[in-house]
Amino acid sequence: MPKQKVSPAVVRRLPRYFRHLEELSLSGVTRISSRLLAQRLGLTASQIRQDLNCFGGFGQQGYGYNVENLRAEIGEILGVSRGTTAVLIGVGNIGRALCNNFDFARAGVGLLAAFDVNPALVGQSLGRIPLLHIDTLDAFCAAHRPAIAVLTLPRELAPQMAERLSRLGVRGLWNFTNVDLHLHEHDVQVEDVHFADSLMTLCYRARGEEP
Amino acid sequence: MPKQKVSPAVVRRLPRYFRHLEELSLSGVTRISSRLLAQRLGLTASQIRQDLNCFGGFGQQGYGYNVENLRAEIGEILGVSRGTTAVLIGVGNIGRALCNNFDFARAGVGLLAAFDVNPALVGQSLGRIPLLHIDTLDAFCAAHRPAIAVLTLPRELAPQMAERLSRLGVRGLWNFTNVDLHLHEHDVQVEDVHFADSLMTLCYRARGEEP
DNA sequence: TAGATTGTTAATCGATTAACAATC
DNA sequence: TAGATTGTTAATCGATTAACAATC
Repeated sequence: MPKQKVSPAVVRRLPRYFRHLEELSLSGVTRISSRLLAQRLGLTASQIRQDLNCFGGFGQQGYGYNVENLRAEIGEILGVSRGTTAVLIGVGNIGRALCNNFDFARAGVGLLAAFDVNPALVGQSLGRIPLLHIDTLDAFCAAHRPAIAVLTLPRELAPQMAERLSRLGVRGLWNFTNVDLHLHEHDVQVEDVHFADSLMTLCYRARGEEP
Repeated sequence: MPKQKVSPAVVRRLPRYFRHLEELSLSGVTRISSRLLAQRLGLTASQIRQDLNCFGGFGQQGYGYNVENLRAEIGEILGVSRGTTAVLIGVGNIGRALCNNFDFARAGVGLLAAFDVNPALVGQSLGRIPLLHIDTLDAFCAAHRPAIAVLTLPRELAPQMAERLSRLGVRGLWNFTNVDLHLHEHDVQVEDVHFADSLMTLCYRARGEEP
């Protein structure tokens, strides 16, 4: 669908566009200009027009953009209604918290199952998500072909698990372990959620110029 | 301490440098060249030298960098041993999960207390972290002057709470609510952890060029 | 038509990479 | 000394901003 190569910087802004357009749509706004949208997001109007034109001319001169239409277009681009499937590996604290509390569906993702090594956990309830033993992962992936794997297992197990998942056909890894994964050989995308890194970055910036 | 203005891109890489140098140091490596470190992090040697020289010449020609020394320097820059203080606002699922499971100390942050509106929660145990009523927030901040606030409250309450915390002297907001905070007037840094945005970004990238 | 606002090209800015003299 | 590797300057690349003709 993209007219041209879409830069990483643009991709990272797409969910924010989507979110704000959802809000606008819900509050009954039917039309918006790049100038007003920019104001809302803290960007420039120029940048927004530039970004959107990676995918096509969604606006109309003299009018602006139709909010609901633009929301739907960006939703399409992000694939939120495409039903991307996922599995979760490692039902420790963070894994359990995600299963129970994070609304995967809102991001357009269906979490099919969670896996763990601990047989004691298996069968336990995690909201509506079945909890399976890790030994059944290969068969499960062969049958259901999940696109995404959520990595919430202990960090020392992450690299080999990433390898394994990649061989099982997973296309993206949502990485909550505090390691940098390098899947050079494989065509797998990695998205890191590094809490500690994020917090350290904030501390540095918040400290500012003071002694 | 920085010789020059440090770009956001560099700041974002600092925790990764720190983490890898910790690992190297633990595995007994005493010395490393920019070339080898680059290989490890998936960066270029040039970039690493460029980054480090924002802060000073930590290396030595013909030798490279002393791992333990460099680790300590970057730790100093990030302020990990500085004892940054924090409060957490909103003890829902994610707030509780952070209190119980996230190791703030590893990022050099001391979590002083958690706050909630629900009086039923107050007094409940959250690991070692006291759980206080939100009405006591102003007095607490006046007394302890936390540098950072962790925002894990419902999204609709986030903007006004951000304002309030800013007036109470907080310098950084670690924002887990799915709203974009704009504190234009205030000199407050915001670091967003937007799970849904992160996952959508991954889905887009993982989909690649396929239909 | 006149006013508004896009789509798009050109200019600027910032970040990364390459090159190399300095030096351990 | 010879080899290695930094610190730093210059060149390249990418992303943002500005400008404006096209057009609704």
